[in-house]
Order: sequence, then structure tokens, then C-alpha cells
Amino acid sequence: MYSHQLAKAAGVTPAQVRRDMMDIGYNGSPIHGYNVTELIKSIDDFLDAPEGQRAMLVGIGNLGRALISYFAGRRPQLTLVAAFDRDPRKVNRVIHGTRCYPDKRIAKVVKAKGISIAIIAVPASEAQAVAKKCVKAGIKGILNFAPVPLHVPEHIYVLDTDISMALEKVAFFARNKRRRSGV
Amino acid sequence: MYSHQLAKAAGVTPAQVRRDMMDIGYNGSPIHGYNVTELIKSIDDFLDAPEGQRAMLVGIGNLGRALISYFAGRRPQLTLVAAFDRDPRKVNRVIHGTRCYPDKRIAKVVKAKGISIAIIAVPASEAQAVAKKCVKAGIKGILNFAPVPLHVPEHIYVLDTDISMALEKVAFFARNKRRRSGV
DNA sequence: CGGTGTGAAGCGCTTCACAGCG
DNA sequence: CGCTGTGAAGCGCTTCACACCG
Repeated sequence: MYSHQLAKAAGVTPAQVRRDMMDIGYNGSPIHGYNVTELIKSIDDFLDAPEGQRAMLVGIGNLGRALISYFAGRRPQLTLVAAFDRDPRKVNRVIHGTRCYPDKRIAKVVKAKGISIAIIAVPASEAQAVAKKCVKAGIKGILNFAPVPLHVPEHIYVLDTDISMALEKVAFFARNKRRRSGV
Repeated sequence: MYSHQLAKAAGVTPAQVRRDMMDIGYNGSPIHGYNVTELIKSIDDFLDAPEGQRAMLVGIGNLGRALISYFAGRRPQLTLVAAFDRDPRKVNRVIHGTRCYPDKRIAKVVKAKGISIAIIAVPASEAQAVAKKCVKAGIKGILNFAPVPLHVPEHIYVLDTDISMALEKVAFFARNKRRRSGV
């Protein structure tokens, strides 16, 4: 499989693909290109923590449930092991294999299960408070779906994914003609 | 309101804020900083199409429903006016003010309502087919939540928002300590 | 001083372009 | 040849740094 084929499949340029190969330390051959099976293994080695990582979800609304089904049993090294909500009617059950707890128990469950990543899918008004709780519990990274910037200590990694902003962006560029763009 | 205050609120640097002011053509004064009311108006003028823009959603699963409630009556100039699904049980009703149609009717509804933006929230296996249908119907921009790169003509703007990739990214950087990052 | 507006520098990602090799 | 691996150039966004002004 050659760089230009991988490039077409992934929607990027061949140069990009070769650059990425360098970055993850995988080498192809000019004759046969890249061996996909080995390549996948190299990518996994590069991305995954050898011990695996566990994530939790806070906020079991429509978005929360969508996220649970997205992540259900996707990658063995990165699993969703708990979900939390403030509403007592939403907890103490299992959705798509993920157990739901009342949000009071975040700290305990994080410690008990060794969770290092939090996914925040609560309303904007609660996001900052939830983030604080997660950080105090010992989380290392946050995936934030609430449309507010989170204030957290420097050493916590935060990725903001503001969905309505994404729509604004599409609306804007759809009018003002530009090229595609990624995650 | 001064640039450093806006910066703190938005989670960016003061220099960024002033740069953005230049880009949208709004001027503050060194004495009073920026007038927030006028500023919001300037931003709207910059972002919004004067005639407004209409969007549709394809795929009424958990994610689809979450998106509907996100966008319900947010911005007057950018509204979600229709939702589509293949499943007959999900259509012919109104969710959060958004009418649901069978996906066969995409082309007709796009034309009838002057829709220019499509939000794709269907399973990966159907995304490309849906995208094609949308493009043929005359859509200008696509917000894609399916975890596949879409192949569309050059002049269509596509924004890919692969949520599980976002989680991988957080997992990776949470281990390898980096600074926060945006939409 | 404490702000804004902005040219210029910095930085990271993307692309070019070419050596090397079967 | 055609493809990989990679130094170097390009490009766009971010940050610096400073003139200007009340």
C-alpha cells in the first residue's frame, strides 16, 4: 500500500502520509510501500498507553448517550468505564456496558478505577464546577463539549469541542468558499 | 471592557483578542476598551449572512437529538429547519421545534426551504451516500460527525468532527503533557 | 502610566523537491 | 522509472514589541 493510496483514503496529501510515518517511526519500502498490518501495530504502539487508559463521562443527556454508544468497546486500550449524572433517575444502571453513578461519587470512582480522562457533556452552567471536581479527583485530560472555556491548572490537557461553534464555522466558510478542514 | 478581560473570559491571549478586533473591523478606544454591545453587533455583521442561513440534520439517533437540542433557537440567522432519517418510526413529528422527514425527501425539502448546510450524524457506513445526496440537492457546506472522510466536490466546504478521534487526542496528550487546544 | 492598533518576528504544520535505491 | 525518507521552503496563525494617545 503506497502513500498516495493511503492519502486518498484518508483525505490528505501523500507528503502528509510520509511525514506521519516518520513521526510514528514506521518505515515502508520503496518497492512495496507500507505493510498495513504492521503499520496499524506501529500506530497502536505510538498512540496507546501500554497499561491502557480509562475514561469517564459526566452528563447523561442525549449527547452523553450518543457518546456512550460511540465509544462502546471501540479500542481495548482506551475504554469508557463510568458515567455520572446529577439526576438520580439516570444513574444506577448500565447503558451500553457503561455503569452510571451519581455525580457525588466521581472522586471515589476515579480513584477506584484509575480513570485519567473526563468527558464533560453537561450544560454550560455546570461545566466549570464539574471540571473542578474532575481535576481534584486526579484527572489528567478533559474532553469538553460544553460551550464554555474551562479554567483548569496548567498541567491538565483540555480539548474543547464546541459543536454549535462548528456549525457557525461551516456556515461561514460555506458562504466564503474555502477548502476542507479536519478535526 | 478591555482586551485582557475579554481574553481571560475566552481563554485566549490579549494579543489574540486585539488581532480578532482588527479582522472583524471593530475598533475600541484605549480609554474605555471595547463596547460589548456594539462589539456583538460587529461580530454578527461579520459572521451572519444578511439573508440568514438554514441547516438540516441527517440522522436522528442519540447524537442527532443532542444536536437538535443544542441548536434549538440559538441564533436567528442560522437555524435548523429540518431533520431526516431512514427509519419511518423517527419521522413525521417535531422534535424541539424541528420537523422530521423521511430521508427520501431531502432534495425536495432542501429546495423548498432554501437549506444550504447539512449536518451528517449517521453511521459511518451511510455517511458517504448521504453526503452525495446532500451535494446533489445543492448544499454548500457539511458538518460531518461520521468517522470517515467524505469525498465531495472541491467547492463544498466540509468540517469533520470525529468525536472518537477527539478522545484519542485527549488520551494521548494527557499522557504527554501539552497546553490546551481549541475547537 | 495603561490601554489600543499593528508591523515584524516566531513557530508549527504542510508542501516542495530531490537524493537514494531497487 | 516509481516510491520512500527528509532537508528546506512556504504559509498561516500566534505572539512580541512598540508607536501612539488620553
